[in-house]
Amino acid sequence: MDGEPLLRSKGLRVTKQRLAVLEVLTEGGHPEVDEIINRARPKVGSLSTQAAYDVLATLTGAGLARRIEPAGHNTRYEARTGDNHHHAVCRQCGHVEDIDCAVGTAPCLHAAQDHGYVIDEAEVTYWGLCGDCQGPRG
Amino acid sequence: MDGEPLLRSKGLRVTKQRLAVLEVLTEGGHPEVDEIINRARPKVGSLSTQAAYDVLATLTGAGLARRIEPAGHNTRYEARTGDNHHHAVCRQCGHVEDIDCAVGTAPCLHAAQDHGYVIDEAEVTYWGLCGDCQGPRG
DNA sequence: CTTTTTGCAAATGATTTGCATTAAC
DNA sequence: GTTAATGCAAATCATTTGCAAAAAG
Repeated sequence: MDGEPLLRSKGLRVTKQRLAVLEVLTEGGHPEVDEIINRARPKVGSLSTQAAYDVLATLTGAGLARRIEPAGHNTRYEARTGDNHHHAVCRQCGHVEDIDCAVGTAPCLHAAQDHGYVIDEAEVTYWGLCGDCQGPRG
Repeated sequence: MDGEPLLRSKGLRVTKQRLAVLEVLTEGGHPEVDEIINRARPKVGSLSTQAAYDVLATLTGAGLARRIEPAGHNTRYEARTGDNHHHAVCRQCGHVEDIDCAVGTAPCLHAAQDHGYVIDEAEVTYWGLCGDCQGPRG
């Protein structure tokens, strides 16, 4: 439980719910909200759906979590922030894997045109099928 | 109205609704479903929400339209398919602009690791603020 | 004439909102 | 003691589903 100093460093109050959610996220993976709730609830005893959403929004706002919304699949969250890494998403089951930046430090970070946009992030999503979904029957 | 041969070439039935939606899409931009309906309805007289969703699903399935789902914003559609181009999305208003591939033909198409995934597409989304949303007041 | 598409209504499901209670500072 | 976070219920909103009527081939 070293989430406490993390929360304090961001000026956030330390609650059981926040610690539990943070712990689930730091265990790795890219869980959906549902999964986060199911895994965090036993750690804390009581965690309402709305509290979970609130905690996730707070953590995301503080930069302690990152929200991933693969088109056509449920929202997921991850604890790995700060570095510019990308994601591989399974078209079938929606499973997400981390992918380090493809070509060095800032390959895709610069758009060919900007159309007046001020770009602050380049998000790369690799679409395909994960190992489990490549079976003979799809 | 040259959407007719397009539909026929895909083996799809030609209906007023499909022609109207196709016409809206070929006018350019990246309209939301709502906007598509509002712009297509006067062209055809009658177009229900559900018919529009059905038409869009059909067109997308046939490869005549492409679905864009920027995280946190409504689904949009575009007629430009086939080429591997990317998108700039405004964090504030959700406006989408086309961006040609950043570094040649297939720069980001190869992931550094694949984790057992069979990747078939690399989607690049540039996040930032569009010209209209950069004003002094945000 | 047969099959597909449209239109309508109702259902779905993730997420948000409002407010009283509770816990953190 | 104050302020912020939690829990509960109800609301929201884009999208989907089921079925009868209409149109396309």
